[in-house]
Amino acid sequence: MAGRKYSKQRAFIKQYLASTSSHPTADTVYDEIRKRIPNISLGTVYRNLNQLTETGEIIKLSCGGGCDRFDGNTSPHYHFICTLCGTVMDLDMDSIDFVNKCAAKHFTGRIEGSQTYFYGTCPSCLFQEEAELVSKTGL
Amino acid sequence: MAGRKYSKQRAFIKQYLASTSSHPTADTVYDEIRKRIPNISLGTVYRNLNQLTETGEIIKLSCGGGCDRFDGNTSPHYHFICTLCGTVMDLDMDSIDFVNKCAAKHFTGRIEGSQTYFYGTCPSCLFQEEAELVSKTGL
DNA sequence: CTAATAACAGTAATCATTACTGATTTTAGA
DNA sequence: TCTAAAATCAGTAATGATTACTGTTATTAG
Repeated sequence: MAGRKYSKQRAFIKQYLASTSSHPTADTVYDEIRKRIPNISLGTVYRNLNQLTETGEIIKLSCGGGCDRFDGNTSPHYHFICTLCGTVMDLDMDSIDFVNKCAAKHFTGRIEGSQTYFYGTCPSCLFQEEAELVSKTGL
Repeated sequence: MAGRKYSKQRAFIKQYLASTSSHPTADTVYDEIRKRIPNISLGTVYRNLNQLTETGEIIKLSCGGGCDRFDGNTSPHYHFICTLCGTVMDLDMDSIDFVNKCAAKHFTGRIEGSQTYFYGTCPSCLFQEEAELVSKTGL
């Protein structure tokens, strides 16, 4: 009845997002899916990414920096964005849902949720930074 | 020496952002400034918004929804976005900076900051919602 | 099996933003 | 104050991400 046709294309996109933790952009998803479905269209990728987002099967990340990213991990978790290389990583941390209560305290509207992005230097860039420091100081 | 020339255009843009709490988009800033400087170019608005952001004189908000918004209030505060009408509002709430420590706990990179956006229904839309409910239930 | 319809590939259009150009302002220093 | 170097400008073209359109194909309820 609820006529939602599940195409091969949508299945592949969902499966790919479930298999990676790299938070790819629409363009990266496109490149990746083309390895399996060479003649898939970029429009199809966008349409399915948006539809999967609407149904809650995947998550869209609008963390600034030009284009959106997508995440197949729908369980509540937080994201870190490296300001040097742009990598998006999952963070292993406890829920900070209670910040919604802080926000609601003096607010006459209704707080339904929040999105927090953390910024800084990722482990890999941090390592590189330290290596360069060592080579400069000569130690 | 530090040759940063402060043009009339930049001054007006900064002043306008300081005078409003409406978190306008680049396009809205453009429309507003044109009332004072009719032949200003949209490119000039973007260039100055970006430069003012770089120097920390204003803040750029990337809260999803297509285009960025700008805020002349540089003191630390939080933002709420109404999922119905899209309005962006300032929230009167205490700092939740300590969430950065939560994030850093099991992370081997360096957390330098975070950005939190709150979502829900704004006071105005909430009021409208309630009014409609009343007219439907007949009370 | 088959008709209704959701989804498709391909392409054109849109929207926000950035880059380029030659002309104009601003400002540091004579 | 005058001047020249450099930042900025207006106007316009280009870019990049995303969405909309079109005629065709694939999926699924009955």
